Amino acid sequence: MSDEEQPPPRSTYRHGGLRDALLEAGVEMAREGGPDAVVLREATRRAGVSPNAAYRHFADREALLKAVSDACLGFSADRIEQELAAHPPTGHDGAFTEADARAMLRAVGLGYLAFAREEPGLFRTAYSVPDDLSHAFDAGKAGRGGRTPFQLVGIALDAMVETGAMPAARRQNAEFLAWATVHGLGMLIIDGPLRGLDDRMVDFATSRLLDMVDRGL
Amino acid sequence: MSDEEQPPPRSTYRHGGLRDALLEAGVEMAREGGPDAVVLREATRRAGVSPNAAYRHFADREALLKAVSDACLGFSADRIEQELAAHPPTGHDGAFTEADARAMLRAVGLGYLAFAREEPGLFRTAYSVPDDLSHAFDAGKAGRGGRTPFQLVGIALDAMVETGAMPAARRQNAEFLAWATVHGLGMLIIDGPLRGLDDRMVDFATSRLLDMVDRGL
DNA sequence: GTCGCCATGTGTACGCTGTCCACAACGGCA
DNA sequence: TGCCGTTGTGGACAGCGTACACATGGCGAC
Repeated sequence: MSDEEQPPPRSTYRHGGLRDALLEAGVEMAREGGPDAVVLREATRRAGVSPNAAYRHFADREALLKAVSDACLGFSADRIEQELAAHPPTGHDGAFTEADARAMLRAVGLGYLAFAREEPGLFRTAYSVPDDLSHAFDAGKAGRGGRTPFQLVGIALDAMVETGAMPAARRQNAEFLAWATVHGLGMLIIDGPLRGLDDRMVDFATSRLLDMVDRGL
Repeated sequence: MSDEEQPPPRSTYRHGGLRDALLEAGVEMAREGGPDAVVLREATRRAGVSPNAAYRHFADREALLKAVSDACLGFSADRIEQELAAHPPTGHDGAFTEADARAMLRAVGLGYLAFAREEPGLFRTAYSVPDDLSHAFDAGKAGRGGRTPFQLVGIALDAMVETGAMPAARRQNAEFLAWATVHGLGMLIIDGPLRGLDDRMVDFATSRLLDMVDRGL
């Protein structure tokens, strides 16, 4: 009868949210197989639409992949914020201690690496699309908290300087060092030589890496 | 023991060195466009051979890419050895000082990052194929000096311990930390947020990163 | 209300890719 | 000498990204 059983029964003509549907399909494919698994035709198939429909919303496959990548950066930010929330400052009424700042920076690193290990496909996709600093703060790359991973590192580093955990003279561009270190370990873990190491060893390497950053920054 | 030489590039039927030709073509494509640019059919085309001929030497495209990737690791090792040679130990009759060991480790990092900047396509290809520790010493990944990048880091770290530049207790798995740090910066430079930074800034970031490793390892 | 516009979707087609199959020629070994 | 395994060829197929022409229908202007 007239009871609509199928959620997308007749995508008659207007889809309504095709762009979002394609993006979501893309994210799902990225989750399963990384950036190379993001296939334009398959995305349209999952959205129940003809292949060319995608071109009304994305210039080409690269544009779709870029959008998926940005979304992945947002997920990464979410995971970092989650880790930050799990390690709240011990101080009262918003006062930060030096230890708090160190814990914050550590939490950022832990969250970053946790994301790499929990969602390797999304992680690889997030950092597979060439980008540069001028777009490091684009809103599209932010998580639900409204901040991009790059910003989160920056915030933690600012706290380090404010509490005296790090000399101010070393603050400039310190994001690069912290980020590079953690990013590198992430890559080595998910498809570099550290692949296949058991969780305990990875945890250990993570811990030692963060120690190194703490000491050497 | 036969002197293998083919004065005319006769492509009558037997090619003679098809496997090598395909590999070389693959490396050239990787140089220009990274791992995604190594295309099996194009490789056969450059070798002047029909597409299917490749399957006599490589199981599939992935196998070709793996071979190219291994070759790239060898080039990476070459570049590191070159940097090592440019920073010879100051000590006499093979005696290493602590400063020599630090210079060695630094040279390894410099060479690694120089390779990333000079040959971004090869660099990305080298580390694009999932691998694990059990193959970190495969002869196919070694450079002309017979050592893989992983081994070179290890040698430098051993020197650090021997000369007292690093406590022996921290030696175990220190490769991972050093490698991850430098690898991460390499990735950020060639297609991460540090892309497009001028050489001076990259040099500066490199220097600070190596300082951090030196201090924090 | 009606009409027309244009954003959004469909259909068809092309060249490219990786890969499977059957077949052909060479060269070393019996 | 004749055979046979190695190495190459040719043809075919499905899947991909994407260009071009066409269809639809919701929305604002009249």
